[in-house]
Amino acid sequence: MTDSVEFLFDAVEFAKAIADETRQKIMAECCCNRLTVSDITPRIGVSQPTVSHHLAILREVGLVTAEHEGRETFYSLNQARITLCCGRLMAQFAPQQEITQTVTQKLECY
Amino acid sequence: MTDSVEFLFDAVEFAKAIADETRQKIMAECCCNRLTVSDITPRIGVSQPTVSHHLAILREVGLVTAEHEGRETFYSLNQARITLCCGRLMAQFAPQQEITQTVTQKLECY
DNA sequence: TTGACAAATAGATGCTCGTCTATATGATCT
DNA sequence: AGATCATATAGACGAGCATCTATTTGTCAA
Repeated sequence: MTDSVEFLFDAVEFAKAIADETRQKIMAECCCNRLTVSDITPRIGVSQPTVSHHLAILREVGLVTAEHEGRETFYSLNQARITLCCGRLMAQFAPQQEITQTVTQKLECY
Repeated sequence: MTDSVEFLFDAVEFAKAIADETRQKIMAECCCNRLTVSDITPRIGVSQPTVSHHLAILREVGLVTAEHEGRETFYSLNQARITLCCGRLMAQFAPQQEITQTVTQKLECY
């Protein structure tokens, strides 16, 4: 039940989306968590509009999902999408690599 | 014989390095190829200094290797490094995903 | 319905970065 | 040594972007 089908994969688009420290902090917070903008803002150290702005960017490329509930919106990291993008990236730029040993572990959330 | 040990992994640094269309074009050209700046320049459609500039960025994060031979320098994509970075990225942001099915194939170079 | 809260949007600002031309550095050949 | 070729560096310029404050839109409670 991944919604990754809605999004085409573009390696440049994906890389740009994650190529920002603030966005990666937000991604880390939303990993295995379901958080509102108000939850995220104090943890990141930027203003509320800035958090909204970054969440919009992440949402546009499918890296986070948004669920509206009343006046709150819960954001979560789309791990399936990340796995897919990283897999494509490897297939594109590391076609001769044996990668099984690198990524076989299934880690638990910290 | 990967030189990935020389480089620490920083997810933001890695993402920024590949977050540019020109750099990804260069990476694609250097994938399974050993090319000079002069080889790459006409294929990419930017000036020679621009190619040198982007190769320097890719070299700094270990994504390409440079081998000097006389007055030429041959660049190659470091596939092992890419595999490692993508694996770390997944471990960091997709810890709950089973990823074996996504990346088990070993593709041949096109 | 009014007030309070949550999130998004608008607009401005400053910095980063990709690109170029011009030049420097380094190597090979005659 | 001088000429030529390959690459790197310097400096300038313009576009994109991350951030902020101010405001708007939308939702709930009293």
